[in-house]
Amino acid sequence: MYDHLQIEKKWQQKWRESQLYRVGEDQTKPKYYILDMFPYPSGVGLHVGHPKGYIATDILARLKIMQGFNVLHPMGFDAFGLPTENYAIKNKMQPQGATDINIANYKRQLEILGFTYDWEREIKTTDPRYYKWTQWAFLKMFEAGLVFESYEPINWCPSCKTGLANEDLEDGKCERCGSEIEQKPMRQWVIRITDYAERLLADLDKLPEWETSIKEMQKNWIGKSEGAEINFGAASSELKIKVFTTRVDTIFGCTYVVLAPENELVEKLKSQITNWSQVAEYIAAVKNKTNLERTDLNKDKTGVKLEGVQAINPFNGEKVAVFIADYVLNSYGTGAVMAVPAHDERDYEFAQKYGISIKKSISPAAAIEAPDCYTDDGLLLASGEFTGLNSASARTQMIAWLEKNNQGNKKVNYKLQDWVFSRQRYWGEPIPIIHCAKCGAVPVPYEQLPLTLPNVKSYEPSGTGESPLATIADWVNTTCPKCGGPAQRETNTMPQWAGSSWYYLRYIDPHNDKALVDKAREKYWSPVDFYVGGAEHATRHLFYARFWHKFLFDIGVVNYEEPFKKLKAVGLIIGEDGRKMSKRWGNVINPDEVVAQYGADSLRLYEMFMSPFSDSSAWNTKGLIGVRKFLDRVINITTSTEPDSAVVINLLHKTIKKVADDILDFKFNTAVSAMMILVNAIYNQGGKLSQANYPLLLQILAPFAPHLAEELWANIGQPDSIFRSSYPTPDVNLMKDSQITMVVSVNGKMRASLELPTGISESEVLALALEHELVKKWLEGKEIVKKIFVPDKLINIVIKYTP
RNA sequence: GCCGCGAUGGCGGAAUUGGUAGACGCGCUGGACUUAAAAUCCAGUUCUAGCGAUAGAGUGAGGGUUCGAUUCCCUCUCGCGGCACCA
Repeated sequence: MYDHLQIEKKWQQKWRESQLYRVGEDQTKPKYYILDMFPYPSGVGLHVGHPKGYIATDILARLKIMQGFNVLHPMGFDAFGLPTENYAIKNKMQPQGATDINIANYKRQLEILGFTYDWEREIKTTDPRYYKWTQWAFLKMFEAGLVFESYEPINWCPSCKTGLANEDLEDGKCERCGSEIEQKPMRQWVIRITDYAERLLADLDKLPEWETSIKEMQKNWIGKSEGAEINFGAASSELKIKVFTTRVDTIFGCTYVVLAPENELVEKLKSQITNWSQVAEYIAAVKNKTNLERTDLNKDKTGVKLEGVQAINPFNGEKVAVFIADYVLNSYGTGAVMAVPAHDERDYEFAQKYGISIKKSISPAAAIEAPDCYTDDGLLLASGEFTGLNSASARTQMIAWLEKNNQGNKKVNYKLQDWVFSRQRYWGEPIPIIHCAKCGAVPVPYEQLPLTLPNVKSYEPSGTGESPLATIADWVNTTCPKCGGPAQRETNTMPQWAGSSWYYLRYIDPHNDKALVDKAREKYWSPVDFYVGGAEHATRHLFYARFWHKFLFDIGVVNYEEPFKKLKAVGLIIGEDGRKMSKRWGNVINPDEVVAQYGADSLRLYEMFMSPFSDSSAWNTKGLIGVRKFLDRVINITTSTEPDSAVVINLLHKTIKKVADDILDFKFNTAVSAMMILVNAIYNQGGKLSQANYPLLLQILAPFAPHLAEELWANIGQPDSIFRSSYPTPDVNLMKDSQITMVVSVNGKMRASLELPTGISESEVLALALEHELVKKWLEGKEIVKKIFVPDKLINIVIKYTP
C-alpha cells in the first residue's frame, strides 16, 4: 500500500512549478497535436465517464513527449449554450457567473487526474477575445455570400422557447428538453453549408485514419443522390411540374404525379382545381401536424387528387393524374415526384389505396418471377425507343434525351440542408450584423469586433421568440456603419456549435489579437494528428468543424483542407447497474471520490484496462481494486545487484515494444495486461529486478501511472522528471525467443506439443513427432497422406480417414 | 426499412497474412502466514466423464470452403449506434 494522496499531490505541484507541460514553439522538433473534444462545463461536474478519453490522450501525449516530440495537448471549455443559460435562470445567477464557477470546478477535477495540459493555452468560447474570431469568421462568410436570412418556418420548441435546427432534434422532439416541437415561421440566419456538400463528401476519402462508421454517418448525412429533374407539362396550362427522380428508367411506368402540399405550384394551379375546398382542407390538416406525425412510417399514406389537373409525361405525351400527399417533402428535390407504383414501394402503397393503375416498365434481368412491385434495376419494358435497355444505360440515354429536347436535365440532390445559424437566446455569440432601413443587413465593421454581449436584467426567453437582447434598447439602437442613419442590431445569437467549429486552431496561437491564428504556426502544428471524442458528434460538431475549416482554407487562413488527420471514438462508461450514469438512477460514480480512495493512477489505469477503448462498458469498482493491487505490486519490487532471469529480460523488451505499439493503436487494455504479465514474471523471480532494468519498468509505466512512476523514479536518485527521459528502445536481440512451442496435430486436432529450439527443420520435427507417445497412438495403422509444416509454429499430420 | 458495428467461461475481456481458444483482471475454491480476521503470497478455476493420465464437447444458430475456422464465404437470430416516406 502507498499513500496515493500524498504522492499525487506532491508531483502535481512539482510539475506545475517546473512548468513540465509548457508547450514550446521549437519548430525544428517534430510536432504531434493531440486533441480531446473540449467539455461543456455543466453544473453537475464530471463523472468517471468523461475523463476516459482525456486519460487516453494523456497517455499518448506522455509517450510522445518521451519519444522526443513537441506535443500539443491542450484543454478548454465550450461554455456558451442553452444548458448554462437554463441553469443560470433556475439558480438565479448570471450565465457568466455560472460558467466561471462550473469551469473552475471542471479544472479542479481535471487537475487531480494529473493531465499534461498547458493551461497557458486554455480556450473558453465565451471569452470575448475568443469569440471575436468566431464573429470574424461569420462576417467573412457573410462577405463570401454564404450567409442569408430566411423566413422559412423553423422548428420551435415551446418549452425552451427557441428555434432549433434539424440537427438539434431527436425523433421530432427537442434534443435538450424532449418537448414536441412545432413549426413556427421565424427570421433566421442560415449558412449555405450545402455549397460545400460535394467537397465534404469527396474529402472523406482523404481521411483513411478516421473510423469508417463515422465516415459512413457523414456520408448518410450528406445523402447525395444522382438523378434527373424532369419537366412534366400541365394539361391546359403553361405551367411545368418539375419532378426529381433517380429512376428515369422507370418513367414509362409513371401513372401519376405527386406534389408536396406546400409546393407553390398548388396555389398557382388553384383556378383549374375543381375540388379546391377539399384540397385546401388537406393542406390545412398537414400544416397542423407535427413532423413526428408526418414522418411516422407506420401511418397510412394520405393524399388528395387535384381534380381538373393533369400532368403530361414528356417521354410519351401521356396524361396522368396529379395528387398532393404529405409523403412528398417540399424541402427535398423539387417538392414533386413522378410516381411509378410498379417499381417504388411508397408509390405502390399509395396507388393501391387510391385505385390508381399500375403499369410495369421494368422486368428483372434474371429469370425470376417479378413481384407486383419490383424496385431493383432490370430491363426496360414497353418503354418506346428505350425498350430492352438495361436500367443503368437507359438512365444515361434518357437523361441525354431530356437535355436534347429541353425537357429536363441531370441533377444531383443532397439530403443535407443549410445550417440554421441563429438562436433566440442570450447566452451565445452576438451575431455582428446591423439592420438598416436604407442599407439592409450591414456587417459590423471588423475593427469593432468583438461585439460583446451586453449585461441584461433578465435572461428569461421573451416568449415571443425574440432574444432577451431585444429588450435592451440602448444596445439594440445604433447607427448604420454604412450610411450613418439610425439602425438596429441583430438580436439573435449564434448556436453552440459556432465556437466549437474552430477552437482547435486557437490552441495553436491562443493570445493572438491580430489574427484568428498565425499562419506559420498553423502550418507547423496543423492538422490535429489525433482527435478523440464521442461518436455522438459524428454528424454535428465534426461536420460543422470540417465545413468551417474548409471555408477558412478557401479564404487563406489555414494551410490544410482537413482539420483532423486521425479520429477515434471513445466508448461510454455506463453505471454498475448497466444503465447510463445519471442522477436519476443514482448510479453516478464521481471521480473525486475514486481519486481520494484509490488514487488518480488507479483510476487512469482502470479506465484503460476495463475494455477496448471505443467500446462502452460498465463500471466495476472491484476491477478498479484489481489495478490498484497491480500498482502495489510494482511498488514492492525491489532493485537488486543480481542479473535478471532470461525470461524476465526477454519479456521486458517485448513489453517495451508492445506497450508503445499498443498506445499508438489505442489498445490500452492489452498494454496494461502486458505490464501485468511482466510484473507477474518479476514476482516469479522473487520480486527483485536488476538496477539496470528497473528504470525501464518505470518508464513504460509512466504514461499510465505518472505520479507513481515519477515517485519511484525519484526514489532511485534520478534528478530530473521521468518525462524528460527518453522512452526506452527495445533490444531486438533480447526480444528473440530461443525456444518455441511446436504444436503437433493430427488431422488439424492438437495432440501434443514440443519445446524446441527456434529454426528447427521440418524433418527434425517430424521425426520427434512420430516418436511422441501421444502422437503415435493416433497414427497406428493409418496411412499418412500429407504433412503441413509451419516453421516455429506447428506440424499437422494428415492421415487417411478409415472408419 | 436502410447503413455501420457486434455476439467468446460466473463477469470484463484476450487471440489476424486461418495454426495450442479463454491471455490479463474480477469473482470463486484451496493452501501458507495470523490467536483470529483483513491485507499479502502461492496454487487451482470453460463444460462433461474420470482419482488420474486422458478422452469428448465448445467462440449466438445452421450450412460451406480448408489439412486446420473465434478468424474467410452464405443464410438466419439477437443486441448496439446512426439515418429514416430523400423520390
